[in-house]
Amino acid sequence: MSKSEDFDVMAFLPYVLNQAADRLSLQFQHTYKGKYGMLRTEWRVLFHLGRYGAMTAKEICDKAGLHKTKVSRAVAALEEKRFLAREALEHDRRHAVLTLTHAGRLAFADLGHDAQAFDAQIRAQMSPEEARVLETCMMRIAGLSTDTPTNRNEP
Amino acid sequence: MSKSEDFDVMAFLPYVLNQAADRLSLQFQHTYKGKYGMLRTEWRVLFHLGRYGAMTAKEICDKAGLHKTKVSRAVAALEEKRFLAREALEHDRRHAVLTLTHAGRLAFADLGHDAQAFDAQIRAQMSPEEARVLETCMMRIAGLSTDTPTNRNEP
DNA sequence: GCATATTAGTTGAAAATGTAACTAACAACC
DNA sequence: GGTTGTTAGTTACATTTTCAACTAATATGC
Repeated sequence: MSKSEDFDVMAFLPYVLNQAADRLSLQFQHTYKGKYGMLRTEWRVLFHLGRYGAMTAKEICDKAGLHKTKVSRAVAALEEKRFLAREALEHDRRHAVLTLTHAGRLAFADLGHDAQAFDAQIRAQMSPEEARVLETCMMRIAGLSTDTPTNRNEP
Repeated sequence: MSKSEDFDVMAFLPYVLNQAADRLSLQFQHTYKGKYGMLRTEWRVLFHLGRYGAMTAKEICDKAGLHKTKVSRAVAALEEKRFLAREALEHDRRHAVLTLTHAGRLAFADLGHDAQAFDAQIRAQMSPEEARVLETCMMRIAGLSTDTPTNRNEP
């Protein structure tokens, strides 16, 4: 009854989580890829800049949990698309503060709107209680803090 | 208060789900990569064959939600490692039934054991109720059936 | 029986990712 | 003030993934 073989993939949390996450990513990818030809990392970087305001690449790495090479390439691509601009800091020229251009802010507003709609659509498939459990568990597993930061970075 | 900018990444389900899934995948990757030099897809294929018995590549694609090229390459790699053997079907030689070798079954038993331990460790971070909610929601989002198939494929 | 369509699976090139080594700017120590 | 260490970010290369075209076997319609 409880041999090793009885362990089911479907009950293996990393597996089901990945399946679910993959599916959602793939679905929403259509939006940012279709509309702006963006890659997933580009979309994430855009989102962070749009949502939390201007910051350096390093800060995005830490906040978004992305590797610096990924961010570096995404920033280069977004700059190419004229969605952001870099500005070297006076006192420390290793850092470059990244700011969204007007076009970047428009894209963020547009995609942010879509993201919200997409999120709502997923949440519609579950009870508020389920959504709450999901959020706290995911945050816990992902190792993210649970507090909801509001305009922490925009003075 | 409810401008578009107030939408937080942390509350964006696809985002937190991906963060959580990525983290778990990365952690468990150490096990199968370290022990057997396997890739994620190889581990999944091994798991499906070990858990559900012999089947064709196509069946693995459908069941695991993987693309055929990925499976094709994983199967080739596992064959190279002598973890599985192919056998063309008599009546339709397009299909090849994949069966784990003895070494393959050993690897599956070993990794299956580790997977179970890993799963238990994650579940220890949440209540049984939370785990239940997580499972049903993930299955729903992933579009998997919720019934628990037991030895469906092994007569 | 023969042309055409389907299906299982493979292969090759292009895109993306991960790893590691690198550059440039600053800090700190002496 | 020069050597050493650290940090932000980039680049180069290897590995993986994706996409599209391909082969081989079978099924279908005439």
